Amino acid sequence: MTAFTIATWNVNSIKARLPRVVEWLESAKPDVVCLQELKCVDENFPRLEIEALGYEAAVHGQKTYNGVAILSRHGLEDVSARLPGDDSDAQARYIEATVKGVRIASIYLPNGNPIATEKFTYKLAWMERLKARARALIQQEIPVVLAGDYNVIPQDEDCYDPKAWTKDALFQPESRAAFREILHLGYTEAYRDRHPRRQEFSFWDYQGGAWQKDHGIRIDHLLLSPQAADLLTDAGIDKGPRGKEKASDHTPVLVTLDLPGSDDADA
DNA sequence: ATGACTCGCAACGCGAGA
Repeated sequence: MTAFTIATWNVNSIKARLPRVVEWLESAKPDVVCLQELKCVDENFPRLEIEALGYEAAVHGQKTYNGVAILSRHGLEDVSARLPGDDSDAQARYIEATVKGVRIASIYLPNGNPIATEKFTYKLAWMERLKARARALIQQEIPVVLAGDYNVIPQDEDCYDPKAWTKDALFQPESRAAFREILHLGYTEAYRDRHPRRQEFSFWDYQGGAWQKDHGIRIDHLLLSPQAADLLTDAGIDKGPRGKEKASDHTPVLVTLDLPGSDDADA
């Protein structure tokens, strides 16, 4: 059996964050990393710097906003960008690829604020499309990992102060119900499955000393199909990167799967 | 509280993020 780690990290600009990303890849050495909020077009993605660390990159970028990627130390097969269901949607928020037989998606789910606007409508519509895609993937009966910034606080305990978030799109009952609908298809949210009572966060606002006070929320998740959940041995949040200079406001969340097969990672 | 962040853009403030 082979330990296989998959991480998700909203980097808030790959250009601004490149030194942080490089040092983290060198130390954590994850097998696969799903990135969000690249904030650059494909041509400006720092492909050479990433490849120098032994990673292949599948990139779906956009100028200024959004942008997602999947990095892999073991190749990338059947890369597919864009979430099906709305050809008019030009926002770069979704990419899929297969690594070692695991179908992996990097997801940047819309924020949805303010809630009384079309932004929240777009968020919920996007979640409907994600649910449809999640259903199609689960019907394939293969290991699937849907990793990314969901912009959803699943439960009160995933927030330092629920009262402060009651008017926020990330905390709305509709957002949380849509997230649960995806889980109810048969997906396992890896961190909460492994740590039913632990309170840790994956995002801390830049403002108001939120990081220093641990005023965070948990919105970055990895959802596992039954065949992936069968392989799950660990899940965690690496708070290290959030404490560095020039940090992203998000920190990496990881899972470890025990893949069947050779111990030789590249065999 | 006279405070309170970070990014890209082509800008010399603004929109967006969460």
